[in-house]
Amino acid sequence: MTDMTSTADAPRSPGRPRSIRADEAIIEATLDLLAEGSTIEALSIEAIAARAGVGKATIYRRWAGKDALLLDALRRLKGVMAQPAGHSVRDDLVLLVGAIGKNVDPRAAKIMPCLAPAVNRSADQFQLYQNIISPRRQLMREVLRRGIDEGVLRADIDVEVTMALLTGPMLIQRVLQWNPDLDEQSLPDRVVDAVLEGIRAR
Amino acid sequence: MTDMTSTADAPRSPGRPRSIRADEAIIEATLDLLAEGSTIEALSIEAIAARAGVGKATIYRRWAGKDALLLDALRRLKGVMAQPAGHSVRDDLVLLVGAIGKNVDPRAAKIMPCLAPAVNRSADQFQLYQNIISPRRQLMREVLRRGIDEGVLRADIDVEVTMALLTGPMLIQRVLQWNPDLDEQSLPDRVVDAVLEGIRAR
DNA sequence: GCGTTACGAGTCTGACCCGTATCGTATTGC
DNA sequence: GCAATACGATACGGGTCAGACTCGTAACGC
Repeated sequence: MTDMTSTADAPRSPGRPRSIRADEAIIEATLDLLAEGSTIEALSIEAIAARAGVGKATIYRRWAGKDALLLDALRRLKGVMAQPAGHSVRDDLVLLVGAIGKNVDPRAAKIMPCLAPAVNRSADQFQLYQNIISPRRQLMREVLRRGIDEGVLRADIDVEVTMALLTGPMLIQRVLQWNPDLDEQSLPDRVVDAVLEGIRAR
Repeated sequence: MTDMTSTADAPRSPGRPRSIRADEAIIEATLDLLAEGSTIEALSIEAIAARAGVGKATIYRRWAGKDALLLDALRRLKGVMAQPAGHSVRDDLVLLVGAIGKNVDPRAAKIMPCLAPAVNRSADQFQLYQNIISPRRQLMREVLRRGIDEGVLRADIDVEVTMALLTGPMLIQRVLQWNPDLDEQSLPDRVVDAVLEGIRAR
């Protein structure tokens, strides 16, 4: 990956140290512009510099280019994962499903759709994407395993497919607005219950 | 919407008629470039013209701009819908789920992720997107209703959520490669069966 | 104070692109 | 043959941007 802002790993500095405020302002400006509707490639270093109140050189001094900057900015965005309480398997699943595409940072929801093209075109960005979501998948996997151990879920279920079943509907709704008539707020509950019960007559 | 190629609706032509081959070449070049990895906004009229072996004026004579051209090109892409056989509800669902994101045109799979950002930023493109997928949703809805009528599916299921349950996993896998370890080929069967059975112990 | 490095702001070159216009040529109806 | 419209190619002015560079200034260790 690219080097982070060298502010951190500087052992000693002969001259003026780099401004932490500039680092922050650049990252924030990047995320703001993305959240306001700019697409990734419409985003220009010049616009970021102007928004951050920073010279272009200050950006190039820290990052090799737009891609490296974006990588760091998106890393900042991912926020913390939801933590299941561990009481009820159903409630934990509802919590995890509800957290999909809903980061601590409200800008995340606006930015996520922009990443879809990038994920399929750059191996780096695909890796970044997987690094973000794979721990979340793991979290859901553990809840499902717990459910099996506790006997709440059947032992013969396909755990990996079940995770896709829980995640997919929420993701396509939040990212793609797949079905405009589907109420997003109640969706986690409804998805979890539907997956739990199945639809076959019995 | 924008006017289609005026080749069709010309009642009589005083001069030389427009070349149908040029129409075709322009559309094909557009889809090719998108499928090769160009994002929507990185796509330039100049590149399309060069690829199509056509002058820029020939494009501007037909479309007002990139957006209008894209609208027509994507309309061409959507292809025909899968047609369920009507024998077994399960098999019909597997067919419909397997058809998600898998158009007749092999370029479709590459192009689809590019549309995610556009869908959320332009009302026009959102409408185009909905125009393409809503008849497919309707098709799935009818299969589910048929299953209820036939008594294969329970009468109290949430049809809209069930559609999201069937579509979501396939879509995030095909468009986002959500879980690299998930086998895409067997996914339709596994998703449909998981949705049919549910996961709760009983 | 001095060397060093960072700062914001700005300049400059070279791409690339848009959308229009203008070439000479080709294809139609009359 | 002739007007009309199309064609591919190319040139144009206007615009944005990347990156490297230059200012005068500011913040650090020594």
